[in-house]
Amino acid sequence: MEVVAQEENGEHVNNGSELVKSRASDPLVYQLVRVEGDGTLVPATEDEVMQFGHLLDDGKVEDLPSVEDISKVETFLPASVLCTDKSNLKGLSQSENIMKDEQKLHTNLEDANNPNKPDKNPPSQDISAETTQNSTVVNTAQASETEKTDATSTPAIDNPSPIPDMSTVGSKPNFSLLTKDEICLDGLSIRELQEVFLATFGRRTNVKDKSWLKRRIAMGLTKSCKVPTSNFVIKDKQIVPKEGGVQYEENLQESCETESPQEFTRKRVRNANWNFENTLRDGKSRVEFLSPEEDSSTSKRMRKPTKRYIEELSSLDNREESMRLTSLFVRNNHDRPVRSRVRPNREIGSLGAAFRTRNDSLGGFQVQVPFASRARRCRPRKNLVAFMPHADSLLVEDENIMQEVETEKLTRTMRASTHKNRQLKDIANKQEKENQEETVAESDEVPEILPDEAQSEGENANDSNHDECESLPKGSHMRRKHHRAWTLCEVLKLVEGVARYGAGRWSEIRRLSFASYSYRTSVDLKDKWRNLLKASMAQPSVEKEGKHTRKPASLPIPTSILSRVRELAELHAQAGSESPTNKFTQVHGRKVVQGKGSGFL
DNA sequence: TTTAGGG
DNA sequence: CCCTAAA
Repeated sequence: MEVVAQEENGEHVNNGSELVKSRASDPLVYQLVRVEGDGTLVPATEDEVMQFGHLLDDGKVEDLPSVEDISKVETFLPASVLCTDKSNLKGLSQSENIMKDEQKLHTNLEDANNPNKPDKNPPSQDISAETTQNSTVVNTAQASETEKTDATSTPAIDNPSPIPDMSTVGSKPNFSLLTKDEICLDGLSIRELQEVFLATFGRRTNVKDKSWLKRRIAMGLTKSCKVPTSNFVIKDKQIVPKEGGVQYEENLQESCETESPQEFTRKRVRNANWNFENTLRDGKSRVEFLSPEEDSSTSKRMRKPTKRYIEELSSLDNREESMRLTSLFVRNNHDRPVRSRVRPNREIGSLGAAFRTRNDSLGGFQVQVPFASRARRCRPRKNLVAFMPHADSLLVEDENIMQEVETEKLTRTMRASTHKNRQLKDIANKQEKENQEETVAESDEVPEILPDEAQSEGENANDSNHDECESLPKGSHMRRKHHRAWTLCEVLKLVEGVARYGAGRWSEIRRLSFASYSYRTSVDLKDKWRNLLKASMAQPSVEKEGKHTRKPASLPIPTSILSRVRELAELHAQAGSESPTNKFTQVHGRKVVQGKGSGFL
């Protein structure tokens, strides 16, 4: 199951000039449609809505380079349009968005069934009135275009087909219009321009905007994006300036991807409409009736964002978050916000509030958005949780893992000063312990004393899965390995391994004796052995005192094991001191150990 | 990569 | 457990 919008989204957010448009139209997609396995589309759940809404937000919010484009757009669109658009994304709750989108869906459905006024699209006006916040841009733009359209109505009005495809309506193309040597669009009326348009694209349009029509026609005829608005003739598929010289539209001068306001709004409308069509499971696109498909044929199709683009976005995102969150750390003020950048949820979560928000900037406004929504909600969980016995406890972190991976490069850069990083991590660990106390407790970890169960648990645990889970955060160096208390069984295995292969041959022990405990690394074994050693040496004194002021966190290791640890240690020390440099002796000593060990237990 | 050792 | 140096 995949939300259909994701890929489309990429196309929208990519170009700065599309920014506002995507804001207006994307919520429609993302909040409404999800592709099922069989290809059908179903309304997205709120979770998905939130998920993608914030993906969108990320793209938009952090899409700094597009600011100039936005401002460019603002020069064309009424300020109110942009304002409502901005408020759209930050102001509404998701459910509100859904509701209103559904409303629009319905109204558009009606509209689709009533193709008499395709461009008029009255529902959109209604909606733009009643949903002043959501997707107002689309509707407003649409409405403004409609006004022009209505001034001179088109034949399409009488088409009863539920698919208001203008191309099927009206007269046949008059190709003679295009056979002239020199085509001058300037003197033509709207209707004539529409005729030319029909001849050019084989499809009727009811757009009444002369300059738009001229430009589109010119673009179609010349196969070029660089088309002036007026004062030109088309000669031999070339733009030839008329006397006054060519006046290129500002937007077109820079890039073909930058569109005129008309086209801009038009595309937006098309996108919105496309969404509707898909939501309706209408295989046949009705896009055309609002959007000349030449948009895609003559002008560049919006690129999907490159992988790097996405990464940069997420990096930016994370960096911004870190900046905000750094203040939450007492000691971090002058440190680099390594930790907080990657694990915002955790940090905030440990502060104890139930529902958190973070400040976000949207179009220059500071807004508060639910914090959790920025984390991925579904995808990582799907893959990881199923295999993880401690999935619940790891959930929060797993959601961040992807982000961590994405920003691993950045992280490494920041790890330049490891000491500081260490400090940060210590802080983090302390905070994490708070959480882990709960999670470990409710995890299905068998504490200490049930070797059999622990054994089976360990063996059931699939190695690769554990590795997968544990290795991800490892890469980012941000997350501690999930703490797993050593079970008695593990300790026994370790002791036995040391007895068999010798202390220090941790990798071997791990490979041969801990095959079923994949989460124990050789370093873990070494550390545990060290701890066992310590315990075995310290135990006598503790027992002598017999005064246990505190209840031990874990069940005590049976003294028999400890004493054996001690013995093994002595043997190892002997073997080591006998000839530390002689490997053969070591091997020999190991064999001795083995013999002794086997007789012991 | 593995081991040893400090934190 | 983490991290690093050294091998």
